[in-house]
Amino acid sequence: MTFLSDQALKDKLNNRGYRSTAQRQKVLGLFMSLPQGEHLSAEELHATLIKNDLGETASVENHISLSTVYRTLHLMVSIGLLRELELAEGHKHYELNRPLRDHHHLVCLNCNQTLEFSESSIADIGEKTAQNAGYQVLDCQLTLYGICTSCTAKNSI
Amino acid sequence: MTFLSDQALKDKLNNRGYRSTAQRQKVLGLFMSLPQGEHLSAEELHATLIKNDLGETASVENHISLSTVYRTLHLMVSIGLLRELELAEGHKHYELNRPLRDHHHLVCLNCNQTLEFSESSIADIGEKTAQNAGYQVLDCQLTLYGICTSCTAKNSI
DNA sequence: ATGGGTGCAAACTGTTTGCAATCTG
DNA sequence: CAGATTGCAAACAGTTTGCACCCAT
Repeated sequence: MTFLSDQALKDKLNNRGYRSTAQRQKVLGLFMSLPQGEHLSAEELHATLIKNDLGETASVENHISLSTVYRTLHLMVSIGLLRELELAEGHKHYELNRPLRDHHHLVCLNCNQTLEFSESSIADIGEKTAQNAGYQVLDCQLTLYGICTSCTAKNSI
Repeated sequence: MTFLSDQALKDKLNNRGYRSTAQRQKVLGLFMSLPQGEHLSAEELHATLIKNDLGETASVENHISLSTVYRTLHLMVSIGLLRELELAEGHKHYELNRPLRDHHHLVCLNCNQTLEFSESSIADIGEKTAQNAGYQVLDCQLTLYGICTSCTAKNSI
């Protein structure tokens, strides 16, 4: 899933007893318009949505609330539309859960710099493992934690 | 590292300009006494430490504060003694960072059940990737998110 | 028309921080 | 001794929740 029409989203939601709403469409739409590899926190998402709305309609009324943002993120993660990333401290980040999940992260524990890398073999391992356990996989993440070159050099820590 | 004496811990800390304290020894000691695969949140760790102290000395004074627990956990993660797990919502969990990092997690997004599994090939992939990026790896985690058998059956969500 | 979804504001939870006192090297 | 570390309590940030209203089905 790299592109999903509003109608397709609606079907996906309705099939599970959920409803399609303007807010949910906007959230997914924004994620779909994001460049590959870009991820947002709940608050960044919220801020962006509001900014967009202001641009389009000059109305101050088109707000989506932060609570709804959180509720929507959870919903979409549980349906497999989004993936939740736990990178550096605190802020969780979200991104589209693309079909080929060969997109993982390398995080510096000292400065929080985050690098992305791909490794197609991981998805297979994940799929196989989950199958053995009877799980239906929605996401598969390999995260490496360490100290980056410049932090090692700076001998900080 | 499956066992580390107080002296070894002290050296490890001193080498980096940190100091060895009773609190740090207790924290690491507790993790070393934990059965393989067991992990604790900061608050569980804190509660356990206090309970242990009470048992041993009947003194109510042997408390380690929650702040210190947090500070110690961060320190030990950054040194590579512990690994931080982000499993279900909120609570982060910690466990000893054993040399063979072939110990990963499978989490149900619905009921939060967590399964562990090993897959030795992952560590190699991680090591190789980190090396390319010039990182010094401290931890390597593959986490699979999905829906477990019983949740799928219950058709909840 | 039903019951799922939303917004708001208030409540929470886990985590962090300033500071004075205390210990380690 | 100097400087790292601690405990305490207060502050925070991000996230969740109750409730009344609204809207998709």
